[in-house]
Amino acid sequence: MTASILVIEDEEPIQMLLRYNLEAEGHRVRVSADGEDTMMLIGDERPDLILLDWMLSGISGIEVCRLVRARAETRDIPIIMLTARSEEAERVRGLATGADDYLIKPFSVPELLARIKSILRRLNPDAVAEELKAGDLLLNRATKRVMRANRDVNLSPTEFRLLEHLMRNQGRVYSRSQLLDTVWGRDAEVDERTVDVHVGRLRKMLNRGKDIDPIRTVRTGGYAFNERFGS
Amino acid sequence: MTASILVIEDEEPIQMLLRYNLEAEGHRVRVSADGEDTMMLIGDERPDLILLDWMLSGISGIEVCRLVRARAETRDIPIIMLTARSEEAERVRGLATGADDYLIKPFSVPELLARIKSILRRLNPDAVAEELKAGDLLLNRATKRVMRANRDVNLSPTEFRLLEHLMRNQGRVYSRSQLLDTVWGRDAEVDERTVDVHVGRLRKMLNRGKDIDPIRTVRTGGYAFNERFGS
DNA sequence: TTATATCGTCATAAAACTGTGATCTTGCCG
DNA sequence: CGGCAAGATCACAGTTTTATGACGATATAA
Repeated sequence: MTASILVIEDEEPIQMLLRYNLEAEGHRVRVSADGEDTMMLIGDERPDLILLDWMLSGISGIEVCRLVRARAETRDIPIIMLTARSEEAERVRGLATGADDYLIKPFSVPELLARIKSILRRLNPDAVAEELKAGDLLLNRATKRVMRANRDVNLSPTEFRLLEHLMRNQGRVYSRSQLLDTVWGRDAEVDERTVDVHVGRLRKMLNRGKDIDPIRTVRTGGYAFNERFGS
Repeated sequence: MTASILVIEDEEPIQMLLRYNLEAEGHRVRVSADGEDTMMLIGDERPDLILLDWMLSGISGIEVCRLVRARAETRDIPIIMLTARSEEAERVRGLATGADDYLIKPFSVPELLARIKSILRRLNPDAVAEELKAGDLLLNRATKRVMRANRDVNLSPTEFRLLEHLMRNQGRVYSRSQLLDTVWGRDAEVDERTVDVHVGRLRKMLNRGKDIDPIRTVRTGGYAFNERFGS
């Protein structure tokens, strides 16, 4: 299970702790220190889950929560809040504001990982679903097979990961640099044009002949899986 | 009789008790502590039977039961629930939700083993079947023999276990490290490349000459038994 | 003990995949 | 319509991954 997680936390040691453990678990982590950048980071790339420290120096946790919940595109991102023991009362308010779960500091890391797993499973089934479907396209993670209209589609590893990522986030547009981050890996030093080539190869394999193209090019924007594909 | 059994139980002493006795009986045991990992473990390798403690800390037993019954691939895995004497009412609900049998804690181990045997025989004859079949391939667990198109195939112990594991989970792709875990054992300190060599040997024995290869290589992914083999 | 089988590792060959630059095509602006 | 910028496509060389054969070590059977 691999997810994109946004950590909003101003204490650096805890930032490190979280980043280290979440990355070890295979998640992708971005950290925002003061809640100010938060909305920008979210707009930049929609995270699958937000870990939110309740006591921030600048903007308050409750405020972040409200902002996230206010926008339609981010409304259903699950939020786990981290609170100090003394903030018991706050916690209740937090849940009322829309957090999905909470942990009391100091928290146990395995406990945190378990909660994350559970929440992702519950709210973001695509993240763990064995099969991703769209129209006549079917991607199976367990067998690593892709079929289009009951015909086998043989993809290379990179093409498979690329398609998986796009199908998991249907409709969302990803810039070339975002795709390099998620599909190739944070430290990939690869030219952005390479993404074009792989999208091209993926398309060729997917659309043998005259089928409708499920991948949408957004000029200057990037690529997306066409959410209207198959309807 | 050898089956893959998933134990969902949060009390460690009972975990140990179950693991020890079931493994002594020849079964392969995996333990999930809190019910959270359960669905993932099931996806990882379909168990032949689930032993489910009714009182779990996180997700409730009834919930696990429902989840298992909700998915088509897992719907017919038999479930035995473990309840405390006082949970009479729960028991009824459990059976209503789809458990196949129950035991009251504290239970006698021979009794448990007997129930397991009986249930597996009754509900899942395939799981304990002496034979695994696919196309012209036939693997007999009792005699440890493998035949291909009525021809004897002489496999080494490791090759046999490898083939058994892959055939039991047809279609699913296993990474080299997963295969080392399940086929070689959790603590095997063996190079991942060794898996290649054994797959190669297995293939050579299986495909004498020009037969179709039942094992599928998935680049960067691992190996799988080709679920289309024989059709 | 000797003979036989199995196992893990290494070296090398073969195959598949990847990134890049050149070139062609398309869309968009005035 | 012309010109430019962005995207699509192609061929190719380098790299990564897998397949295979050989060997010594260890275990098993006779």
